[in-house]
Amino acid sequence: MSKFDFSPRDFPFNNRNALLDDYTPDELVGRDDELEEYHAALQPAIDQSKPDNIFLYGKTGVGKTAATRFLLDRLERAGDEHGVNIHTKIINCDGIDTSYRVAVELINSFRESTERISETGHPRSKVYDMMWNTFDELGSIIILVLDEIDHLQDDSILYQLSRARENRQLQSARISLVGISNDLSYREQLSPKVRSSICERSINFKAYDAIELREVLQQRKSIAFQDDVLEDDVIPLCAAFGAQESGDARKALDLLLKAGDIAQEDNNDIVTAEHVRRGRKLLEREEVKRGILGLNEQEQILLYALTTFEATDSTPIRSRSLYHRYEQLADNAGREVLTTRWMHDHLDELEMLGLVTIDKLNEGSSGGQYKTVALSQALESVVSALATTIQSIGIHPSIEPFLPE
DNA sequence: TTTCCACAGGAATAAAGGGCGA
DNA sequence: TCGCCCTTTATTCCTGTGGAAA
Repeated sequence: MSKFDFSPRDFPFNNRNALLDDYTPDELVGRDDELEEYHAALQPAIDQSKPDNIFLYGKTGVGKTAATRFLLDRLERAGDEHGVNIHTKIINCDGIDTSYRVAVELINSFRESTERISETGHPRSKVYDMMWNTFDELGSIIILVLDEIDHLQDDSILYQLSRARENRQLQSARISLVGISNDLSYREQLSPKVRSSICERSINFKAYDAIELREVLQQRKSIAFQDDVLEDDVIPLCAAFGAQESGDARKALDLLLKAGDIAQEDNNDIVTAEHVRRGRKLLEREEVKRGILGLNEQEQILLYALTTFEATDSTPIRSRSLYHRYEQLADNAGREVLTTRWMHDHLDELEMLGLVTIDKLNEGSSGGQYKTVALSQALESVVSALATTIQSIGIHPSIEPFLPE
């Protein structure tokens, strides 16, 4: 048998899927208060009445989406049992971030594949009309969940959906909106008319503490792993790392999964704390790499310009100097040189991805206000992830010692 | 207290690309 | 085919910012 043939591996997992993002367990651990409040808010649906619009908020990985999937699944099943027609739809606004796109996505998600419409080309008013018709054809209680609602660039769709009955757009369907956000200040950014509609009920999901994270991990461990394959300190260690990441259960579960994967690749009988530590480093590196590979070429050149300063210990560097280096690199590579305005916007994006740190300084009348930028990830990791870009635009002398062998 | 500096960043606009329907 | 209506991305213009210096 060749080493490249595939055969099922029976260690250490029982059901690896139980640690993946889209898995919904039979019980949600450590979220009793939130579930109780959320359940009460959705209850009117089963009584054939429209639930209030709900706004869920809390940090990443605290169970907002999991709780939503968990309760909507039960609500739909209860609807089937009691003969109540309830439709639900979850849309992630990361990627579907305009009112227009959300409307198109809603239309297409409730239509047969042959009746779907294209993503561009229609007047907005026509898209809304199609959406109301689609909802009225369903003629029931429709619960629409907009996950990562803070990614929406405009709130037109929120206003339209929350006021659809009042504005006589809908005859038979009744819509409840559930907005989910990690951004605690998002509500304040909404226009007052939208805020009052969409935040009829707000539910705060608090961060998991280390004890709650242990319970979550224990529950998934019993499904995902075979008996007695985890060393005693694996779960506490994953929970401690998850608690450090502001109580993020997703991170803790990813770490447990990674530790299991490493043990499997190493053909070890037991998953150990060492596997967890190695997994953590790998996950961090993968996250940096994913972030960088998701950038376009211009952003990668900008980031590369910053690494050339980092390589000579010249950071934090003023944005003006960074722009000059970017200009030089892009020009040498025969690429279009974009403006400083573009750079400012995209530096913010790099900061959001955790790749750079930006500080604002002010030297008053002798120097004015300006930004300084520094790399916030290990230089070698960033250079390694930028390898293709570096190859295509040429190596700057300052980073040569940091190129991977 | 006022002025000054050097951007930072919001708003409006342009350009390019793509689908629809007459 | 062409005009319309969207999208995304970048540019231009211009006001705002806030600490140091006068």
